[in-house]
Amino acid sequence: MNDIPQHILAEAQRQHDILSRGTAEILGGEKDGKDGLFWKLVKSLQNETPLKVKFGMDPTAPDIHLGHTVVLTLLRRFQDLGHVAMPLIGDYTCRIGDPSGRNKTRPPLTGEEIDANAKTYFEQAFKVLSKDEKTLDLRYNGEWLKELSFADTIKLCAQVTVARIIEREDFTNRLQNNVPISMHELLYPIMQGYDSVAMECDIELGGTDQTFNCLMGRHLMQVRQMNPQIVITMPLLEGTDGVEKMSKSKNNYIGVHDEPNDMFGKVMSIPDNIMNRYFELLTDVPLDSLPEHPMDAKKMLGRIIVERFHHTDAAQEAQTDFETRFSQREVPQNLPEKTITENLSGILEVIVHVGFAESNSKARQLIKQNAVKVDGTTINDHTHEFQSGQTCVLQVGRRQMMRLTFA
RNA sequence: GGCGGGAUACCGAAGCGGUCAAACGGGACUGGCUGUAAACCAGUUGGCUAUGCCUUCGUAGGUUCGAAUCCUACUCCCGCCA
Repeated sequence: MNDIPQHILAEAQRQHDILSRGTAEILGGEKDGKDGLFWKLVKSLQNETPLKVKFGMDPTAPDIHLGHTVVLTLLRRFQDLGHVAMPLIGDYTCRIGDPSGRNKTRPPLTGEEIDANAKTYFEQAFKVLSKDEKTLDLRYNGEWLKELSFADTIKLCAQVTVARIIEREDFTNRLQNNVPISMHELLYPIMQGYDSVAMECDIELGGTDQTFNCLMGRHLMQVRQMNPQIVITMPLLEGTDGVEKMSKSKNNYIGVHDEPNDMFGKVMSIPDNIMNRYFELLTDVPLDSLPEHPMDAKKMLGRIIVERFHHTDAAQEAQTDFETRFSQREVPQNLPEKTITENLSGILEVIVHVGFAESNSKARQLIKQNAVKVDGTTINDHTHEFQSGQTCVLQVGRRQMMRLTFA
């Protein structure tokens, strides 16, 4: 450590501070009381060569949510410091079906599905990542995996022991619970590890659920006497319920596709106690500079997130909409408008027609529950009729509002 | 290949001949309260031209005055043994 110039150590430490924000674990390469990331940065500065940072993405589910963007956010931080982001599309691996579904074997996807998924995935991922060519090197693992012969594959397998593979928590559980594991699933971590060999990357990023797979890459690099990658894992983000991990099936997610108002509202609905985590993992705002009042902080968080996935104006509009709608309980500007040309006048049919309820029965229930208002007046009568030529604001609950004109 | 267990509404799970549109929990929705689409409290949660009527308990038949509940066949899941 003594023969390294002071300014390099200082710069490495500065970058390290930025990059280690919110990380779960930094694995491998620890030395002299400093972690592997620090030493990778020192090496990079000494050689004046940017670090190559791998992040594997599976185009199995095309729609990504904020949970997925946690790692992307870290990757972006690397880009902002001049390092090279190497997003890797597992086009080859997901043709095979991977085991990360915890207990179920995933069905393999067709070529077209993968291409379509990858495309939408990119559109969404690049709302976080920079497209600057100097800091981006996008790869597909079919590039090298399809070149492997069966003999190559066998040799590769010889470099990993069975004990090592099945120590992975997921496999252990499945063995214990008599859930079937197919041979090909055992190869999955090896393939993913081989990606790191082929890409010669310095660092691999992943969620904590990917720790095992990422470390396999490090192992295979070590076997080949390569300079092995270090692994940085990010925690899995809690969903809007504040308890479970964010996931589509739990319906506690904020999708990067969500409309501005929706996105802002969902952010406002997260419990206060996980707000700091959102700031830490999704933004670069220093945690000691947050507004004191939790509501102000949450609004700030909402703006930052809406801004990232939409634009600045949308963020402000979403906030204003939220404030009129929920804080002041008033009807906001910019309501969606609709003209009813069909021959409808009964309130039940109209509510169903505009999509505020699934059936007349549901609409009837909503009226009974005082959820329906016309021009701010609660409607208690389910036989209420609209007049033709009438224009009015129809509210169902606090979220669904529309300006209607009857032809 | 042999032997057992199971399939119930959005999900999990009771029910095992009538009082079942189907307990209970979760979720979702609505209302109250609130800085909040948080928490908490209360209500709703198959459909309809609605104090009644129609459809639903894996699929198709059958027994019965009457079936989610009994019988038969089929489909699919799961466990144990080989």
